Amino acid sequence: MLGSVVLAGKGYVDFSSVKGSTIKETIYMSTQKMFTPVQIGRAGEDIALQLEAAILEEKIVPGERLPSERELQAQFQCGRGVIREAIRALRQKGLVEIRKGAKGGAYIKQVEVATVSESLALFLKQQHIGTDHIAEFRESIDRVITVLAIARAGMAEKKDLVKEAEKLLKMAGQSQPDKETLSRLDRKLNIQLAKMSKNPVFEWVMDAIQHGFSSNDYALYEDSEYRLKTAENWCETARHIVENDPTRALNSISAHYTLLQRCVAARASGVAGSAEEEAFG
Amino acid sequence: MLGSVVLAGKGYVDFSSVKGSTIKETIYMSTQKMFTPVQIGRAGEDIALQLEAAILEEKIVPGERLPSERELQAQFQCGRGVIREAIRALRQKGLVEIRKGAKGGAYIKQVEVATVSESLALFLKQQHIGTDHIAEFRESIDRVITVLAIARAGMAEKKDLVKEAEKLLKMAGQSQPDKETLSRLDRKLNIQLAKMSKNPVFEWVMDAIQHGFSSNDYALYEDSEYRLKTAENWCETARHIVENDPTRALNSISAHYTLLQRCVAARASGVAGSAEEEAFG
DNA sequence: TGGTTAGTTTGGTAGGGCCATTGTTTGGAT
DNA sequence: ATCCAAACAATGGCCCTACCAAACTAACCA
Repeated sequence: MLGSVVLAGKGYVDFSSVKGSTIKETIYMSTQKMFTPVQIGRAGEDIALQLEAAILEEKIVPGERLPSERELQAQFQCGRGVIREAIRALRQKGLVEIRKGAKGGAYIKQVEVATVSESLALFLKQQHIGTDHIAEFRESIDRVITVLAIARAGMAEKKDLVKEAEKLLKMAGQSQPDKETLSRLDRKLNIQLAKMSKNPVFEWVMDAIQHGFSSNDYALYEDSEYRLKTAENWCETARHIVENDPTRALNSISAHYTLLQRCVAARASGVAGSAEEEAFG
Repeated sequence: MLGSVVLAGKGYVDFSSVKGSTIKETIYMSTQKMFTPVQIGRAGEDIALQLEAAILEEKIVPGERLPSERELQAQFQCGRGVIREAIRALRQKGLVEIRKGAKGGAYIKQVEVATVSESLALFLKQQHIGTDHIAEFRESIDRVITVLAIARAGMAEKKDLVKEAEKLLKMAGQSQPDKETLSRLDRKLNIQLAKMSKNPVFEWVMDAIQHGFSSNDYALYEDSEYRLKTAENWCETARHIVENDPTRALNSISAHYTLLQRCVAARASGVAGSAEEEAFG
C-alpha cells in the first residue's frame, strides 16, 4: 500500500518513487552522485509532476478523480498545503477541475485550447506585440487553411460556410447591429473554416490567436463602412471556396487583411475619439 | 497606507479594491447590494488576478519584486496560504520567479516562450495528435517563414545560415555523431531561420512547436541515412535562400518534410527495435 | 409521496510554528 | 587594513490544527 494511491475505489496508481524524491533524500543522494543538481525546496512540484505523469500516462482518465487532499496527504506523507499547491498547479495547467463538497475533489479533464490561448495571450500582451505582426501571421495561417479546406472539405460544409457568411452580411447590414454578436459570428466563421482544413492543429492555433486578440476583430466592426465591406468579403471568400477556386479565395483573404490594416490605421490616426464614444454608447 | 502595498521600498501599488473582495467583506456587502453574487471560494484567485493586473499594467516592472508573503498577508488581511497559492499561480504563468532566502521573494520577469510551449506541448500530448498533423502545420509555417526570410533578411544573415547548415552537415558526416547535438543544431537552424522572417510571432510558434515535439526531429537523426540526407537538405535550402530563389527553397522545404514522413514511417514499420537499442547505447 | 433537515465528505481559509536557504553584517585572526 | 568565518536577519518551504462553506446523501417527518 505504501507508495501507491487508492483512486476513488477504481484501482491503484503507483507513486512509489515519491519517497525517494523527498528533499532530504535528494540531499543525501547528492553526496554520492556528484554534480547532481539538488532539487531542493520543490517537494510540492515533485508531487505535481508525478500526478501529471499519472494523468498523461492515462493511469487516471478524464472523468475520474484524484483522491481527496487529505488522502493524498496521508499517502505522500506530507502536509496538506503541499498537496494543495500541487493540485492547484495541475488545475492551472488545465489538467484537472476542482469541485467542492462531497464527491468533490480534482477531476481529470481534457486540456482545453482555451488554456493554451490564455497562456499565449498573456505572453503576447506582455511582449507588446504589434498588431501588424499578429495580422501577418494570421493571414498566412488563413491562406493555408483556405487551400486545405478547398481540397479536403465536403461540399456540404462549404455551402454551410456560405450560409453562415450570408448570415453575417445580413446582420452587418442592419442599421444598429450588435457589434459583439458580429464579432462572435466572425470568430465562428474563422473556426468553421479552420475545421474544414481537417487538421486540428490549425483549428487550435486559430482559436488561440483569436482569443488573444479578439479586440482587433472587434474594432473591424465598429465602423459601419468596414463592417459591411468585411462581411461582403467573407461572403466572397466563401463563394470562391464553394467554387473550388483557390486563387480567387486567397485574393479574398488578402483583401480581408488589407481591410483590417486600413481600418486599424484609420482608427489610430484620428477617428478613434468618436469610435470610442460609440463603443460605450 | 491601507489598501496599498509597499513595493520593496520602490513605491506603492494600489490594491484598495482588494478589501472589498475579501470573503467576509463580500458577504457583508451582499446584505446591502442585493443579488450580488457572493464570489466565495476564490480569494486566492482574486488576489492572483489583482497582482497579475498590476504586473501587466506595469505598475511593477521586471526586475522588481512583490512584497514578501508575510507582508502581503498583512496587507490583504488573509492567511499566508492564500497568498502562497496566488503567487504560485503567477509563477506557473511565468510572470514571476520565486527566490528563497534574504532578498528573496517573487521577482517579476518577462514571460518566456517556453511557458507557452509547455502549455501547448501538454495540450498536444493529451490530445494524441498524429505526427502527420503536426508536420503539416509545421511545413506550412516553414514555407511562409522561408519566403519572408528571403524577402526581408540581410545577406549576412543568409550567409550565416548556410554556414550553420554546413556545420550541421559536417557533424552529420562523422562516423559516430552525437545525436543530441545534431538535434540541437537542427533546432537552432530552425529558430535562426524563423528569426530572419523579422516577425517574432513566427519565431515563437516555431519555438513552441519544436519544444513540444523535439522527439520527432530526434528520430530523424537516429538513422545514418536520413541523418545525412536531412543535413544535405538543410544546406540546399540555405543555399537557395542566399540565392533568393523562393521556388527552389520551398521545394527543399517540402523535401525535408517528405524525408521526415518517410523516416517515421520506416521506423514505425519495423526498424524501431535496433534504433531503440542504438539510442540507449 | 415529497420536501426538509441533519450528517458526511471535501475543498477553502486562518494562523501559528519550525526549518532551510541566502544575503548581510560583524568580529576576530592574521 | 584585509580576509575569512561565524552569527544574524529576512524569506520561502513545509507542517499542523482548527474551523468554515459547499455539496451530496440519507434519514426523517408531514
